[in-house]
Amino acid sequence: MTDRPHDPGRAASSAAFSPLYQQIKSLILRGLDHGEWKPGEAIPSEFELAARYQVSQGTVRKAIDELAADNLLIRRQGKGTFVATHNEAKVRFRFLRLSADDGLPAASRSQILDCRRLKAPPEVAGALDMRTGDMVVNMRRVLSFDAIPTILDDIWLPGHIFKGLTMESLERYRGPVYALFETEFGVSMVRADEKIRAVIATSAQAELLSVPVSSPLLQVERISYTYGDRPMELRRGLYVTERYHYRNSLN
Amino acid sequence: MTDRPHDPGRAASSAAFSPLYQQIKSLILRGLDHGEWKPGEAIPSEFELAARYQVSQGTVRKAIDELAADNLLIRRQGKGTFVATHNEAKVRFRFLRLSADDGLPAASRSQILDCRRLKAPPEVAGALDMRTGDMVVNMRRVLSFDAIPTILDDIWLPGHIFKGLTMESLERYRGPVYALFETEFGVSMVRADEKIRAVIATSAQAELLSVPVSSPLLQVERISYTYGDRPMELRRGLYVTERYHYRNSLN
DNA sequence: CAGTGGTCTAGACCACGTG
DNA sequence: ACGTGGTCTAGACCACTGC
Repeated sequence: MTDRPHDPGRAASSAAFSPLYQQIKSLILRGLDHGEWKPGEAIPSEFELAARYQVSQGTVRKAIDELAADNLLIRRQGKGTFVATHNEAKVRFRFLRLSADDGLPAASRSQILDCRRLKAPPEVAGALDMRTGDMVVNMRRVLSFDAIPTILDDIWLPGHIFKGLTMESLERYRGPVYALFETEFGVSMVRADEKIRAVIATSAQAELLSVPVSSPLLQVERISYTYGDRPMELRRGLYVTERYHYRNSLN
Repeated sequence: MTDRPHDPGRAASSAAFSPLYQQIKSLILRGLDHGEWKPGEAIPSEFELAARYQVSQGTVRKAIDELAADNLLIRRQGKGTFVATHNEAKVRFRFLRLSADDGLPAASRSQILDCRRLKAPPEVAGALDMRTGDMVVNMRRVLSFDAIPTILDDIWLPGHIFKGLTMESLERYRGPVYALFETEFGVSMVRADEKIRAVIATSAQAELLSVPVSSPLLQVERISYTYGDRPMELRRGLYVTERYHYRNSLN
């Protein structure tokens, strides 16, 4: 078996030129997608990969550089290169951009409101690349920081992938749900797009978040993607931004 | 004159090891800060810089790679490497993350409300690394998209740097204010941090934005930095998010 | 001490843009 | 045809980690 990538643009000029390291990147990406290396595990060393793919170590290096820049891999000098995971304290806030105004860390607690299986409404189906009526899991929860309700989440997941997800398993699990998705369902969230607006709390929302009706809330609509840009989660969060703010950096 | 960076860690082991390419990066950064190359202009070729700094072209390359990743430089194959600017159509939305829900581009128009020089309130001074009472410029404006008022901006700038900034010069200028800052005052904004909340429109704000009192607004507080992480602008924007949303990508 | 990623170099060749 | 950045290689050496 030869894994060697073919060689466009080296012999004859080609219409679609793709650098070798991009092809290597795709191969590694495929390995990640197929679960060849699990989140938190080390991938083979650069020299091993170079031998496997029949390219120089420098070329593998450049491929890994890009995957590390995308946060799919984590390099650790002297130790190896590891598959990114949501299971580490360091990256707990990779997808949660809410910070306390005073900067102090807070104890967080999650209260699951419900977790049901139902047919996807059109809007949800569209976001998840499914058909209207396909099975989806819908869960809602309230996240509290220092015992103050702060986030009301409404989460939609493809039913055929998140099969055993129940209220009990959610309540049992300690840690971010993205870590649970990884370990229980083999789904790694790799990237997400968000649309943010200011809205007014309905009475139901206000009650769940212990704020006055018509309080302003930050609405964060998120679509999370796994490898290959496949949407795996639609989430609508409502954030109380009295003592917390959504932080962002522009480059 | 020798620009050659010194060489820690090559001869004897050193406490603070800094790779050669990082030192080159700093040297290029200093050149940018000192205005050796202006926004939009090309910097010398990799080989020229390699000769100037007495290192290999590959090392210069790696330094430029990082500066390009930070959006300080823009590489253009076959043409050269250019200093990033806010003056190009392509990057007009680098710092403006508001998008129309329907995705259609809109004609934008800016109405300047006022532009005054006054003594910095404590909060403003703190954000701009100045002393309370130092001179600052304060301008306010309304941005409209397709003739619909959408953003109310309140902008604070260090007075000793933005000397000739007046309401007339602002009104005369076509294009983003960041482009004006570059061309008129030599200040390049390179990075920004934002804190985002949901708030309720005061009657004054509501009137300026033509929305009902107590409408929900997205409050975006931004500190913009020039080279060397020096804060140069404090801006509080209020966004109407009825037909527009703030978009963000998480990695 | 061995193995990993990180740096640096030198040289060959390719793709792109411009004359 | 030339100069720019982009790719690929091979080899030497350094820094960090863990046995």
